[in-house]
Amino acid sequence: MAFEYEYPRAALTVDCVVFGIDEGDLKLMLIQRKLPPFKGKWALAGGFVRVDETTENAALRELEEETGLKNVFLEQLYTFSAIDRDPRERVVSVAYYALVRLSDHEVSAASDAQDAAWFEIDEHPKLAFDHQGIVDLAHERLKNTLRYRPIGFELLPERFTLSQLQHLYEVILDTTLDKRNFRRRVLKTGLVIETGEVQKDVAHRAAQLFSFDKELYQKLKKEGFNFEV
Amino acid sequence: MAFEYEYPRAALTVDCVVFGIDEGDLKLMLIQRKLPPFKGKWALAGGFVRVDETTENAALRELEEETGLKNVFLEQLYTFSAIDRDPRERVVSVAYYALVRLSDHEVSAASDAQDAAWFEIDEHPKLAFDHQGIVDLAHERLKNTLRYRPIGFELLPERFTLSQLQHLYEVILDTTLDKRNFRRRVLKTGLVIETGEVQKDVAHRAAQLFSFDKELYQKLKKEGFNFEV
DNA sequence: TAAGGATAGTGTAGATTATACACTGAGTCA
DNA sequence: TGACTCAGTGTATAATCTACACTATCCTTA
Repeated sequence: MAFEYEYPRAALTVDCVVFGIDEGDLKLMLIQRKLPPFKGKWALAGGFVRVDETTENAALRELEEETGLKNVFLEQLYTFSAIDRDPRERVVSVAYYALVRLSDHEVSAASDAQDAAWFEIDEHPKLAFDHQGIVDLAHERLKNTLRYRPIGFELLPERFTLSQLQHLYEVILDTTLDKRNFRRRVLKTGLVIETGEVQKDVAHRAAQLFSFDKELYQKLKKEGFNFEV
Repeated sequence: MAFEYEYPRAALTVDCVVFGIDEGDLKLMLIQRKLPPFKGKWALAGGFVRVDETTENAALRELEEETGLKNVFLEQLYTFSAIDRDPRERVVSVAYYALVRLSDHEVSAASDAQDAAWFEIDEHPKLAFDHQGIVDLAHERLKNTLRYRPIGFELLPERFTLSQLQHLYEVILDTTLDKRNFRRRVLKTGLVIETGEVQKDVAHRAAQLFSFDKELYQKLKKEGFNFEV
């Protein structure tokens, strides 16, 4: 069944704000555009949505095509629809954001992108389109989400030290935290478990390695994370 | 400048979940569809986005056309893109939600809608398309937002009693609250101010009427509402 | 006009949680 | 072996949350 008359169609795209953590530093994945407009400029990974895929699938597909990133957990951020946000014609874009461990994700430019690379969150080239606004909103959302949910765990290596976790929080929230209070609160959630192992090859006292209780995480997720870290 | 080749175009719509408060009861605005598909069924107000308007403007326009509601504060909820969510063809929809005072908003069916009316939030007809899912998500979002921000004030008459405000919170959160603790917390925010007036024509002791400090609200809004009510 | 019904309005004690704060321990390296 | 680096730990105070029950005021109606 088709429409009785033709409605206007919008060009629909997706954009992906991918945050990465590298030893506790917050990075941002960008691609260099191979085609006009903004050819050669850095931008968010993304592209057009096909008629036989959801926006989320489009985001996953574009992310893999342009950066090589796979199996990324994407969360929908916002839909941008300013009339002149694309110089070519009217383009509406659904933005997603994601958090990945940098160590798990080597990146490789492909297809539509000349290059793909990680940048420091506060020190990256000027972005094409309205992408800076999208990044800012994603960063805000990330901060707010971190305050209410234990998302930090998804960003660290399988085994991590509590100092690494704290550093992660400090970087994302752009603040400093009290070490004792932080540890107390984190341990109280029960989401981190001692592995009995310690760091190796560090030039100081080796810290204990913890891992993340994924089962408990899933359980708490269902209940809506009614606590803070 | 046009695209070098034709990208697929998606039919893009908006849907509006409008919550209303009537003496502290939470209602939902629905329209009865005049056209197929789902002709005669109840659904969210909404419709197609034109190429010369943002999704937000489309939502405002459709809301006014279909229900007569004007000057509503809409907040973007989520973009739905399941492939078969519309039986006609691929339609992506950007959903918005809003909160209005029922007393301010008489509704009137118009144009695309046969009828428009308020329903109890937990007692409304089966909805067309995937609209029930949209309503559920909006209700969840509403609850979460209420926990972190003083949105309740926008929903009551200019002058309201603290019991009305509490009732509102209880209805939205679907819980009961302790009267003394609630009052203490609300007053501590400084967002409600005594008007010196009291209720009239009530069959019991008249309650004091409060109003809402809009200036302070704007100020706190800029700072990100780092408190709870 | 007195009694009853309805909602308004108020305080406190105890438990829990948040915050501020500084030193010792263990390992590496020169 | 001394210096450096980060790991790891406890407590006291303040702030906040929670649970809880009675009196006050106004209207209604018998």
